[in-house]
Amino acid sequence: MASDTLQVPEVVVLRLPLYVRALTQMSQDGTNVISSQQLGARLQMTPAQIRKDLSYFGRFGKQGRGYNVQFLLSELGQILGLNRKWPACLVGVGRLGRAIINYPGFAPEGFHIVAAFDSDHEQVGDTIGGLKVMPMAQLRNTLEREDIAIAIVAVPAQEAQSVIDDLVENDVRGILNYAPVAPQVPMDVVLRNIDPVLSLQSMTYYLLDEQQESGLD
Amino acid sequence: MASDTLQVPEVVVLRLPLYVRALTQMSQDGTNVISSQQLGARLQMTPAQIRKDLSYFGRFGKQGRGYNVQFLLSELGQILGLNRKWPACLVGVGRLGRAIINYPGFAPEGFHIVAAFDSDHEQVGDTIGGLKVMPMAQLRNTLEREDIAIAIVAVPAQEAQSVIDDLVENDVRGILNYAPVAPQVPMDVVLRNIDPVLSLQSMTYYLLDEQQESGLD
DNA sequence: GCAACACCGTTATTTCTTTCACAAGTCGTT
DNA sequence: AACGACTTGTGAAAGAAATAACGGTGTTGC
Repeated sequence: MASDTLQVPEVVVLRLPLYVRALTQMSQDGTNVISSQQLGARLQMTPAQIRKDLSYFGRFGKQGRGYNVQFLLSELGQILGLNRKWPACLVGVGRLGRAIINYPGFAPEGFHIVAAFDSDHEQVGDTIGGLKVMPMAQLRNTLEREDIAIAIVAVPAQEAQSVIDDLVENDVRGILNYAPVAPQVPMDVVLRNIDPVLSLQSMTYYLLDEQQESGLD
Repeated sequence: MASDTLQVPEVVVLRLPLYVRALTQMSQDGTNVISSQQLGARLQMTPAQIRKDLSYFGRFGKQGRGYNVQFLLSELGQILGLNRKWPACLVGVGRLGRAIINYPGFAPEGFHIVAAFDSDHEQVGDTIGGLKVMPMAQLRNTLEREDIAIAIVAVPAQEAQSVIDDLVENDVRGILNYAPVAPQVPMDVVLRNIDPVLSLQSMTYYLLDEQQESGLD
């Protein structure tokens, strides 16, 4: 049952954090029990999908009643590994990197940026948000010493792939990439891209419609 | 053929900007022609998928030869509406909002932040990145005057939904939401969420595996 | 100019996701 | 203790998406 892990569809894993967030809020609102129906209404999805998703991991509900919010939260936290701290490093301390270091949303969720690197020697030695910026050469030592599995990449597009290669070389296992590129990584490295421009560029497709209707062709 | 628009699967639309980006780079590298094979290799997808995706919009390639990079770029730009300027407004000028205003990646792609709002009266009147921060009350006037269809939301989680309701009320048609919530919007409003924490939380699921194998239970 | 090859566009097939539908279990009420 | 109102977990059905397969067309080298 624990080794079923790899056959859970990725779409399902991507939705779990959504459940966690909604449940967390319900928990804070004092809700003790919730049905797939209610949760679905909150997240705009069908109750069936929620039940199916959860069923990949076990049986967490009670027929006729629903899910105990606390219990489900703790189970999902277990499944996703949210019940522990995840030290992470940041590469690239330009404008974006600095904003990321100072972003207060990571730490409460267990993601702590404990080291910062930059390939630009101008930046090395600076202290940002309490972190001393280190040269890339110190990557290996630091990752090992601090037990860092996650790297956040905030370097210019041209440098991203080589920085990521470097990280992979040094056994980073997950990468959150802010650079506007689609980097290549080995299959055993988990890559997540944050790319607002891509989001906007697909958004505009839908914004066009109505305008064209009233003017073109 | 122009009214087929609505039956293009959303996944396909989401991939088009990826193609645009890869093609742009190839164009800069001096490549004139590219096959679905090559493009697929570059983006880690099958050639078939690329051809299929493009076929929703027309016939852009040449048998035996491939796609003319310039031509395909311009066609995709047309389809996505990237060949025009998209004025946008920002709501929320806290740390995150300020970082967004100063992010240099939007403008080159045609997304210009031309107005900034904040509900906190402390912030109103400040000038950030050349923009004077306005109160929410000026939303309606400004959106109309500047012909703004896109809003970027960078307010605290608790305020996000009400700010977004406000924006929708004022006929914003696309929203790029940075707040860590899953807001509800009417079907005719396009919503894109940027949420690095969710990305990390789904990432950790895959990072757990190997560690558990060598130690737990 | 012809043979050998390359590649697109599209139809067919397979795989992946979502939704449906229902047996089985829970709870509160009478 | 029995009924009715709910809700889960799941196998089966439907729907969507990705991949494979291939006819047809253009290209290249000789």
